[in-house]
Amino acid sequence: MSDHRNGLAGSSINLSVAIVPGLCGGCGARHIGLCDALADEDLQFLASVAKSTTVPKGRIFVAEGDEARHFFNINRGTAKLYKDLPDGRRQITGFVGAGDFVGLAAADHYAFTAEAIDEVRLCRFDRVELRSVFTTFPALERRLLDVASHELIIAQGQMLLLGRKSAIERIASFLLDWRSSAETCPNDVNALVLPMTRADLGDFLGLTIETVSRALSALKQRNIIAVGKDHGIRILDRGRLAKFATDGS
Amino acid sequence: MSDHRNGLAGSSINLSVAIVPGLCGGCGARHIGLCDALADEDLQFLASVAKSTTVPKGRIFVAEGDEARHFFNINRGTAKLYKDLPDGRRQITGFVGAGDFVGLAAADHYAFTAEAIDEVRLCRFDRVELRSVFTTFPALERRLLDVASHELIIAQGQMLLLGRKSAIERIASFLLDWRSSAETCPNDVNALVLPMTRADLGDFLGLTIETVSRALSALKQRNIIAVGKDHGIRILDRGRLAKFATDGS
DNA sequence: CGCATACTTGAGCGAAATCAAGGCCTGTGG
DNA sequence: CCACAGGCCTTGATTTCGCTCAAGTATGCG
Repeated sequence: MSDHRNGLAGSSINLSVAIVPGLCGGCGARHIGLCDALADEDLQFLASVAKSTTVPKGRIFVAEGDEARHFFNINRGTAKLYKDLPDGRRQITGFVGAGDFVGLAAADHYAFTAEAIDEVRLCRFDRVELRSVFTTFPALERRLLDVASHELIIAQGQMLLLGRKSAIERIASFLLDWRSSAETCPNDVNALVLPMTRADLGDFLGLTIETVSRALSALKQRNIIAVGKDHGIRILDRGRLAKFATDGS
Repeated sequence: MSDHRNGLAGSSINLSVAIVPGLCGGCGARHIGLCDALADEDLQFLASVAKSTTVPKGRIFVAEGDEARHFFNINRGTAKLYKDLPDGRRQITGFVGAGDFVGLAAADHYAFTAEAIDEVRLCRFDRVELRSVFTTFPALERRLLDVASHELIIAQGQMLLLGRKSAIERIASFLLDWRSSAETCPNDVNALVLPMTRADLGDFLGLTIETVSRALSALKQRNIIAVGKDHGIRILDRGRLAKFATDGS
């Protein structure tokens, strides 16, 4: 794993930009890159078919309904994936960060929209080209199947949250699931950076911004979390937070 | 494994039972079997590593948290997949029928429980064995990745439903999504057979049984659907039902 | 400084949950 | 045969959690 990463030192600049290993090798399931599955030579080849891009904050880089030509691997920053109803209601189906893939949940056309929450650096693959790469590097396909399986597990957990949990349970569950921001403080699992707005949080958890705000305030008042002004949240009592995530108290 | 019991002659018989092609080749995305991806010889080999079983109504054949040793392909009947909270609340993440797979959303341990709604005939694979089969038949892995992608799309749609739709919108959406029962009347897309109870429906749609019942009654009263006593429902006005699925009226 | 955006907090309302009662089957046993 | 029990479902009455509407605060930016 780390061998692969070290091996990148000698290869092209494009590679290190294009194919991000999980920033925290052992820290969380969401930090899944392509590196783990491939040897150095394979990575170099893969990098040659990828195109690295920067997406500014707020920019939509995948639109629901568009022909699904590309497949992405996030390098830096955070994006939100969502589906909209005609009247404006929105459901964010997930947030993706460094190492995550965008485009697995697509048939001929994208079934979701992807929008950058902050500046996003990503790597773009041609889906058809990627398919042909599979035959050369079966390990890559294996990897993607594993990633897809993992995303299905996450999705099922989110269904449980959306279908059956109360507002405070949803907030608590989210805070527990949200990876500690690798960029700022990888070692302190209790320091969270939430790059998204309250509106995004509500659209992800099936709540309104007011309810999100109230639930956070409730947890703050009980000294379970501390809320900073800079999108930062600190978990003060993980045990009680975990209790809120399922019991609701 | 089943090699000894079935032998060569049996394998072709076993095949038709074990590996179900989509019952309606062109009719719906949920009728995805393994056949489409493989040639006859490959299927015969695959059948030799599979074990066909009958699961009685109400029997749990996958338990959340158990070590994920097997992978299933449903042959006949319907099963529900769900997650529970400690206090008894339940979220059904999906119903699976003929041609569907069970076990994609699993890491080392199953992340869900699977229970037969009626008598289920299924085909069981050893996950480790299946992995080794991938190297021999890459098309199979390709197939599973496609299936997983498709399930992710479905899952995201369900998140939108659970997070943002009203009760009547959920019911209407469900009725439109529910495949026409292939076993009874493959040609009449408006005749639905719902093998599950109202409680299951509620657990799938994030509602109580009372709300499910009321929503169905509301649609019945407007002559949009007809509700039979034998788990049968007929869609009378698909256009208005579709309007209810998004607009709520 | 004014204005915009993001967030918080309060008051009242409403959709769905909860509580409660009754109807309709099917199976079982007298 | 009827009587009765237990699912399963429907319908009504009441409650509640989260939504809507509204006001106010904080922050940032031209």
